[in-house]
Amino acid sequence: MAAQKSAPARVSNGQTNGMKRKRQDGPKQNNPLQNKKIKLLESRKKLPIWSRQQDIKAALEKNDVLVLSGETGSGKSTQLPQFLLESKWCSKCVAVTQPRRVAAISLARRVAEEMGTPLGKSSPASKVGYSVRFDDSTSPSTRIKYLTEGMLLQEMLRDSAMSQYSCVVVDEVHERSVNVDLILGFLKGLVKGINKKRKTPLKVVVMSATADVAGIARFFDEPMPSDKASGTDGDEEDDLNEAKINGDAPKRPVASPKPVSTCHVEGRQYPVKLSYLDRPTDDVLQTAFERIFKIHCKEPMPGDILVFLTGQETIQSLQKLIEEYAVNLTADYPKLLVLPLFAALPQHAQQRIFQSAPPNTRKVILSTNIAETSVTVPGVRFVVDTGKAKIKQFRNRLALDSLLIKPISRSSADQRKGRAGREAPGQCYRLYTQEGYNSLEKNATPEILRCDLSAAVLTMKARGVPDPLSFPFLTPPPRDAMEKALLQLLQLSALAEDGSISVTGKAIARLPLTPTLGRVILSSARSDPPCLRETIDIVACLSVENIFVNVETEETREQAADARGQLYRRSGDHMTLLAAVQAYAAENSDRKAWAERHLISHRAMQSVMDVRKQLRAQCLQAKLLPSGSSFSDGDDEGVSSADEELTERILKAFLSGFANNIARLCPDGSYKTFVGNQTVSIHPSSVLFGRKVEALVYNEFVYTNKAYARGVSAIQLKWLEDLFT
DNA sequence: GAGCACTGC
Repeated sequence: MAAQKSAPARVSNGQTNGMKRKRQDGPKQNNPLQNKKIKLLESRKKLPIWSRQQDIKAALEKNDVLVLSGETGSGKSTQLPQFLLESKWCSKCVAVTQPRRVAAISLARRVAEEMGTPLGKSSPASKVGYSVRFDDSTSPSTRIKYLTEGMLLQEMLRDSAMSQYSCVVVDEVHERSVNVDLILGFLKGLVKGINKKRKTPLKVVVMSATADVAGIARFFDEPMPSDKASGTDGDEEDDLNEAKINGDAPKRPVASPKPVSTCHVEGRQYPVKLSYLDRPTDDVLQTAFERIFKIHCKEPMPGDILVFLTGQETIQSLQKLIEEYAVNLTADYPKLLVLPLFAALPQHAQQRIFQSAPPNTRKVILSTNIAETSVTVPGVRFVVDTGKAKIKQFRNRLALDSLLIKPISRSSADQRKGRAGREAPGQCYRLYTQEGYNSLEKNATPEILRCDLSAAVLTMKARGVPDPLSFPFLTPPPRDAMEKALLQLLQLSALAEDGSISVTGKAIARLPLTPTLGRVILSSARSDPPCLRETIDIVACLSVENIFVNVETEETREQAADARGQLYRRSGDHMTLLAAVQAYAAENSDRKAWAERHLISHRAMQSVMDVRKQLRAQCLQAKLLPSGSSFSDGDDEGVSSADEELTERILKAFLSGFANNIARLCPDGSYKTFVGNQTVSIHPSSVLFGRKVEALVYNEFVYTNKAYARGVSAIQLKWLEDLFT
């Protein structure tokens, strides 16, 4: 397995192995696409899912919904969509959703090869395409379309009946992203006939590695929450397993058809030996350190070690420990190469995990959760699992995100273990006890129970769900969290007093932003005079990863301060980001070199420019600019940095979305939030760090070691009077 | 004095 360099994002989780049958369409023996297809067919036939082809087709002939569980290596993501194309009911397109962009792109590439068709928009004859943000590669002849969950939700804004699809395949459901939960709820409504616009039934396949198949099947089987009150449908959960397709033909009463089939496909994994600690450790880093050297000194080469840790800080301190000790290893042992892996690491450093180590060297990859799902590290035969991860949890009473170290779930632990058996039999060392494992939660808390629901609720409203409180959730969020989100949308004027979506709300829902940032965009267009262009630049920065690269040493810190000094603005982070975007955009010769000189992430800046372009196009389309005006590429140097009036206009636009994110300076020198009167500190990454100003607006309120405001600017209290009158 | 992982016509 190798790195996919195609996508603008991180690394790949590409599926390999896979192939397909089928006659050749043409007699051309020298067609390279056809030759490749024939070659790939042999490996496809060896996939565990291959032999289940007829079962799967039969299940969907009979029922509208199939829930399929299949572990790593079963071939489900590549093969199942191809199986469906041959079914009579499948006259239109098959959509396959993925949580990540790289996965959508690499799966589409693979399946196009297997089918012997060109990829996406490269040819009008292409049968396989993909659609991810900033990159739509489909053609009118596309029959299988891999797309991110977010893209499918966006498509549903225009066409809630999903009339271009015969089937929607929802993959990786066990990851339980918010988007997947929303998609499942909408699909349930469609399957239950809520949307009458469809002429033919929509087929739905839900695929998952580990998730509770019976639970998801039951979800589709149960009546809609709104039907429950009226009792229009019976509840016959107990009969569910009758519809299993790997046994006898499903018996089902004619009067109340069971719409759900289930199916399990084995994975293809090498065995992984497990070991636990006898007693819990109180110093997990020390224990990991010892384990790594035991493996290294005892186990034969080859075989790299993958260690799961919680964050950048622990990764770097363990790296230091290992490197210091490894110097003393005698020449009898292979060398050790320590490679950190976390999302904030620059791309070139991440790519090092894909390069083979020098001769007689063992790689030790120290990774966050990124290696659990998003990145497949090749060559790993040993996994060391600390059993912990950092989890973000939204506390809606305080409107505060906490990022805390928590025990992982059993399914996460099993996923981590599986990383040792991708290429050969392996071994997994859990740095906790067997009892510890047994006491873990079975599954991780779904994101929908841990996040700010305002975006999800707005999405529902914009797609015609009148009452989000009765939306069919796989796991319904607490009522007070839903109500808080409704209130927040009301404050943003995204909802009218009666709870219906407003014109403003509809406009916000179309923007690829959180509702608060969307509201800011609209306000900036309406301010007098408008400051939309500048606000887009700032919002684009706030919606991507940090553009300023982290500096670790005293030296680089000073270097960073020097390099970035000319970009810093006294008013705070918002205007500083604007200065950075404008300076970057005005740089016409070598933007990459400019970014490096200023210790700014070029990758992040490229995303900013993509988002900016997208937002500009959408604002033009939504006619947010006065008629006759437009954006042009040459207008980036326009803003004078000392323009206090402009600063005020921009920050007031931000206050319209962030009225709850204000803190004021107290006599004791601390900042307290307006809402909730919580003590909050300016995050050390802010240009306002260490400064005292009368009041602040902040982009994010995050609890890590203490409560921090991130993305901070100084405001005047008197601005608030204008704002709320 | 500090940054789990993703995503958006």
